[in-house]
Amino acid sequence: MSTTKSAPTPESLSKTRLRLWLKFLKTSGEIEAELRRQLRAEFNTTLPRFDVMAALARAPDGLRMSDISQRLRVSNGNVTGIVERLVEEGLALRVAVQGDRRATVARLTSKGQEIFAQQAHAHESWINDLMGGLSGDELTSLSLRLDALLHHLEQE
Amino acid sequence: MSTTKSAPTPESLSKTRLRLWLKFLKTSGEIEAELRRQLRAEFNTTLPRFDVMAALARAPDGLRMSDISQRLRVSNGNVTGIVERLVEEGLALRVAVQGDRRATVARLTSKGQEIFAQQAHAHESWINDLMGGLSGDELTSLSLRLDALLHHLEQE
DNA sequence: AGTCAAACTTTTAAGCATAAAATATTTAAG
DNA sequence: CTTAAATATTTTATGCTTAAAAGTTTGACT
Repeated sequence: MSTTKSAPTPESLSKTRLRLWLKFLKTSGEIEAELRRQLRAEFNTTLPRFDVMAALARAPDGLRMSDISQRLRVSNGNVTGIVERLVEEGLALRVAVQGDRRATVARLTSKGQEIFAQQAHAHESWINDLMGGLSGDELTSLSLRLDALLHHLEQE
Repeated sequence: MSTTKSAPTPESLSKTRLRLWLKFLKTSGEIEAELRRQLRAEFNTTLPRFDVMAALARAPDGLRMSDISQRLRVSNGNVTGIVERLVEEGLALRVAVQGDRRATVARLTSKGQEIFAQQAHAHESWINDLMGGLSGDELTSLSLRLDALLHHLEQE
């Protein structure tokens, strides 16, 4: 008798994909939840605020509100509120744009820069711990699978 | 000269893990966003409502509010609102619990059962499409990496 | 019975998220 | 030069999310 496996049926493949998606979601959800907990516990901040600060940290001259929303892929109105809170906390400023009075640029304050540097360092360290279950080769393997998924998602 | 690679430094491994996490997050985010779009477009509903209905569909006699929040790992107050909207839409009912007037059980109506069956079928099909970038072997490979991550996350 | 802690749920306050409407400004067309 | 369209942002309405407070009800122990 041959050792060749019969091909999986489309039905079982579909169920396998469903189970895998649920596992995928569980994994990303747990890592993300832990990052949120740490940001709250160590810096009394949130993931959305961290994400906006990360975008601003890469742009020393600041970003327009619409640039932030494009980079983070969130709505314009959403960014308004998050930047508002960063400004209240003294981490960011709004600056008028010369020559276009419709636009506003948000920039980190020097306090914002300092605090973000600490957060970014801690963030990398937390992720290093959380993803510590994978060796270098396993990281590569996982990365390739994600590339395949992302590539397929772009095909639409 | 030997072809042996030198071991990656801890620093580069940390950066690799960070990049991988960002890719991981991008992948799950894009899949989830597409599922939300489809639920809205095809059934005018949301992922939280779908998740609650999925929990109720597995429990023909209904679930207590606290059971739902435990299974979905969301807060109690959160479930209150979601069930409220399901009831308004005629998809679920609240039933008093005999012998404990503190508790309430939520159950799907027959309309809720019918609609959920359609949604669940479509949901599996969307995921089958979205994850179509992976073959059977790749699914297995990805699953193993997720197991390693989840196992490591539990070690804390 | 009376009291008090535990259990179950809802309410409240704050933040994040979207889509759609409203506001203000700029640019282009006539 | 005026008007219309396009652009940039904020506001509004709605929903999801949490933690913490508040409201009942239950159960156990005097």
